[in-house]
Amino acid sequence: MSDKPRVLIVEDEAQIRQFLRLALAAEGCTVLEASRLADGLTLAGDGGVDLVLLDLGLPDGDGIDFIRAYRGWSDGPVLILSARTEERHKIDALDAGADDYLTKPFGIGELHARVRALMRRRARSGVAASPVVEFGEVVVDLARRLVTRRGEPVRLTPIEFRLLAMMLAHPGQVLTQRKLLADIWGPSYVESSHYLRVYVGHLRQKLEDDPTQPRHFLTETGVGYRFQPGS
Amino acid sequence: MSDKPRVLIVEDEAQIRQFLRLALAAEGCTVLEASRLADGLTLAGDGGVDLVLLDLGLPDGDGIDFIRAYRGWSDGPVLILSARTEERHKIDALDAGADDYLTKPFGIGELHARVRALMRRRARSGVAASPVVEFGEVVVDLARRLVTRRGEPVRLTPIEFRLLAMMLAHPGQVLTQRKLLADIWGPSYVESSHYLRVYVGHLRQKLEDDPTQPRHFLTETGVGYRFQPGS
DNA sequence: GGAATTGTTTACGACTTTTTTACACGGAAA
DNA sequence: TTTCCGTGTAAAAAAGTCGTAAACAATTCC
Repeated sequence: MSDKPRVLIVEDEAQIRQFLRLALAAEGCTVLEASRLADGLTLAGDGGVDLVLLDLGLPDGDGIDFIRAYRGWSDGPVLILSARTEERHKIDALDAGADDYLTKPFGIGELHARVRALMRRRARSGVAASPVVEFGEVVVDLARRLVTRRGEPVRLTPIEFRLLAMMLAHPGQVLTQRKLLADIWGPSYVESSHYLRVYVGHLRQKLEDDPTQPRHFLTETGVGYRFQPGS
Repeated sequence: MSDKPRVLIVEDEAQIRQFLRLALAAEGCTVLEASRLADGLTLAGDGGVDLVLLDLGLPDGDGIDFIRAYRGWSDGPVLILSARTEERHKIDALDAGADDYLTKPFGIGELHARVRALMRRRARSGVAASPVVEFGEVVVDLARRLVTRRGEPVRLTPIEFRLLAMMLAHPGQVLTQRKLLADIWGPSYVESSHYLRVYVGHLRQKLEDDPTQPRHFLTETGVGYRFQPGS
């Protein structure tokens, strides 16, 4: 099934990006690119990304925040590329959820080998298990970014889909408003809880049988929201 | 379930071995050691090894062969430690099945972080079951923020839940009114013992079989309240 | 450039939670 | 018995939170 692995490159310098693109294309990967963290999150949120190559030294924000946000809805491998050699940076990035940390300058051969190692592990750890989640009359294929209800396809906007993916990744658990806002909109939106009301409303409108009486996207007043699988 | 991860160190220099042993013990790992590849394979073959730290430069054989052999029966993570910095070696080791490659000399902090990253990935394979507290006909999953009584979910407000969590955290102990008030409402509310009567009342109403004859949320007149687990 | 889609913001009614008020109960001491 | 005091319920008022629709801005797509 997983023919061509899809790799997302988040890197601001066009030159390095091209270098990486060519290197990965030679490995037989499909390459997605972003020059800013926000774009990277959006692309990653669109689904179907098997590996993220992330430059930590981006101008528009902290790469650590990217890792944390991404980890909010995905377990996919993340490989850090950075010019920073200090141990502190490596430790912080790895502990935030990165899988490997490569210091610039690096050999293209080593990059290839480390990418292969990560992909191999991904392939082994049951990605084949179940990329499809079902609840009620809804079927969600997170990898293909496909949502259907009673067999009919459902259109979701990027933000709606990310919110859905994040809730589906934590079934039965309460996700606090802070967590959702920080991982979907960014750490500076932690106070803007009205976004959640609007977008949870959208999800209920599109996916619940009776949006007035939600059975899967439940409100925990004063705390956050809970995704209830089943039936 | 997997309390202490078991780590196998394959390294010939006793000094480095000790260094690694101490470093990993500090992380809360159980450490196995081997100074030759053959011994390492035997130990790994005995099972129960969650992570292998392997020095490539051993005198009694090629570490690459070790990896290949190990991969013959195990998918467990392998972290290479080596003095060799040439790219060729890294590529060969990674392609043979290693998951990470760290060049000596390395910082102990980075080693820790990379070990944690590998262990994290291993831990994710299994389904995380959160710890639950039970009493009477009530089951409380603090992590999921889920409370059920006779299988039926019970709705708790934020304050009710905090009060419950606090009492459950100190089973059998008397929690003074001052302590409860200070921790839940804030230090300036230590005199307002009235709140407690109202909210303990709510908990009894929602969780006790007979709210008039509480069996789990007991009053210690003049002092505070006590949570009585069991039955 | 214009149309369609998406994201952001605002406003307001409905609902939930918290706080406050009121009063009844019961044991201990006078 | 009466008078306290700390306690337990109920129900109100107040404060806060949530859901929805709709307008506006930004973006994307043709």
